[in-house]
Amino acid sequence: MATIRDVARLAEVSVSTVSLALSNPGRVSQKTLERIRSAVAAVGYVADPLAQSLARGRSKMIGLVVGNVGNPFFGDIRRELENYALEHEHFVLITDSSGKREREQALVEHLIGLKIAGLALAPSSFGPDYVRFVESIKVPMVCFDQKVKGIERDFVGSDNYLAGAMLTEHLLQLGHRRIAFIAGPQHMHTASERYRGFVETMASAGVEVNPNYVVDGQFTRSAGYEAAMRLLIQPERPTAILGANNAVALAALQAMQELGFNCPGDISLCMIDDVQWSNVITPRITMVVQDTLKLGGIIARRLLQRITTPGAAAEPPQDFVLSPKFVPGNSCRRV
Amino acid sequence: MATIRDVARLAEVSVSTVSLALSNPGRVSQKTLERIRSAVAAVGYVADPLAQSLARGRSKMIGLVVGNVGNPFFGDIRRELENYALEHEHFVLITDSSGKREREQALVEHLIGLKIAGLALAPSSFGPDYVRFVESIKVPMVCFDQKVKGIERDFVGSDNYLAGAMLTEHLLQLGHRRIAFIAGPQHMHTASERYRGFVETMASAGVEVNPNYVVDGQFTRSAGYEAAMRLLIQPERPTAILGANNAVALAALQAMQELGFNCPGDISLCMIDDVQWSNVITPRITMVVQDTLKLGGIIARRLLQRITTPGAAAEPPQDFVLSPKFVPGNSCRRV
DNA sequence: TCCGGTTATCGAACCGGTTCGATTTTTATC
DNA sequence: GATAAAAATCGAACCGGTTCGATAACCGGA
Repeated sequence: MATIRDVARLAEVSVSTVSLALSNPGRVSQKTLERIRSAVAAVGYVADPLAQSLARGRSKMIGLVVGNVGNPFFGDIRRELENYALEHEHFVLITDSSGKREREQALVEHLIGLKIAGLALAPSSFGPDYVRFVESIKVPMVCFDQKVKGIERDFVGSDNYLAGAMLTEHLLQLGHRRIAFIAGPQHMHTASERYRGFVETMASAGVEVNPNYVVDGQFTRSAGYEAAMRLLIQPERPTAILGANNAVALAALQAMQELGFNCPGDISLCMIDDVQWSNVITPRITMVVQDTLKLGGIIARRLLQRITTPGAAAEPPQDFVLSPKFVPGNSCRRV
Repeated sequence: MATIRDVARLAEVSVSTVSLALSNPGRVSQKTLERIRSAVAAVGYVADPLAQSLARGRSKMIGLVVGNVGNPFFGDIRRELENYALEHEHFVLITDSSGKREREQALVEHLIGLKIAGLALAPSSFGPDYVRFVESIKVPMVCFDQKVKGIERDFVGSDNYLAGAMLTEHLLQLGHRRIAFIAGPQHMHTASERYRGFVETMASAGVEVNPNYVVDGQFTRSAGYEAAMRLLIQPERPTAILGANNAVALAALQAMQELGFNCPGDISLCMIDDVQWSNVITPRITMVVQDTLKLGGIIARRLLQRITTPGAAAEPPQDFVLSPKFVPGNSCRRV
């Protein structure tokens, strides 16, 4: 592999001139620039990114830390970020924390050791320790999905209150009163906001929430399954179930199928967030989805702005909150 | 951030001794080792991975290049590789080529520039140029999923012939004769092997394959949808459809639903490879699945072996082929 | 006590770039 | 043609480690 010294030797200039010419042509005379350029071509020189990062103290890489790369929600965001970064000569390193705080922190520290230019983080935890950790990150960064109280950073996400409220309103409009809610972990902002959307919409419609109809599904498939079962074995069953995310809602569908309930005949179901292949799932689930492409675009643009625009790094953090979209299915019937 | 010189100063030894002590304790006397260790702790020294990689000419990172990180098939492999790598103090960088050859090559070259210790690659292409490219990679590597003719590297994958044959045999046993096959791109080894499994099993059962029943679904959802439609509008419809992968099969299910066909009442359906949430899809699709966890484990072990065991890098390439597993559903009926 | 052979430590060169102050060359002005 | 200012180029130090040949300290045996 050719080094910058090979280029310098061939072009008969000093190493520093080559470096200057490559990073800042225009500060070099026309003819030396040409000599250097042809020398670069002749030896097939490509700068070593490692050496560059070491010397500059920062690389051209962007870290993306998510809880589950398999989640299509993150997939769209990844794609947008990658494409946008590539246009700006940056390279995205994807890492997966599996939703574990320890792993996440290790990954972030590793990425910082790699002197990444920026970080897109989907927070996986909360609390003072966690906030302290995130606040200690000095690299340009954008948080997304999960808004964490106390973290003063750019945030990009959806209006989760609205998401919960929209589906609740939809069910109320269809005449449902016995509406159950499979909640997520309440310490998570997305979960508590969705729940708040449910509760407040019920309240303003003057419908009481039966405490037995609110169960904790932890946003996971297994907990959601158990929670759904608890709902389905009650003597006075709900007429509709609102899943706070895709995993708990589909787990509820599974539970319903296994117990022989018909959806929407016996029980209506709706959920927040899409899944792949939702259009071949019977019934088509009524849902509220996030505009992941747009979210990804905002994350990408904001992060690159902080990285590349001088002075932008000092700008105060900003929240970008998008409205989710209602996608009707045929899993909710009028009662 | 503390550097190795800070440690050396505090421990009153030379920089080289510190480096030696850290990478090879045992070659350093007990008392200096202790002095160095406490100095490390005192200043909170952590070696800069970038500088280390530059000096050593190789890093502790492993590159994983796949066509679609959202595919659960890759998800399991990623997880296994990550866990295993972590145990061996390596760090996995995930990248997504979106199945594009150009992108894949750029990613690989970038990773090599980062001086990765090893590479796990799911090839996205084929042909002489591509083989030349892959063969030019000098980093320890393991290919998986797609076996490419001409590439002399370790390969880990499933017996795709068997996968196709198993499902074909299943349909034959149920009495089907008019069996349709939605194929993948025939230049891909997985696709052609699955097809071969279908054709040869049909032949040895003495059942003729109707050419109109073999359509090209490109392994994609959109092409699979079109292909399925072509099957469904024929006057003499097949009684069963075998999808060469999950995308084309589910696209076929969608097409059937949209045209009002009942599965398995009107047409039976089965597929190769699972998807997330397949258990809430009605009907439960009969399928043959790969043991992704095991595949991931083999990939991880083999790659780490080549990386860490001296001499292992020179071992001749080896193929690891696992048998897929039959998972019965209720999407195939007896005729 | 002297010698040969280990074992421990050190210094210097190196990995491949960047950066900045100093020096040289060019250009403009008088 | 001399001179100041501007532009181009260079040299050396640096980023933070590793590596290897050389030197120094230590050991047991003659």
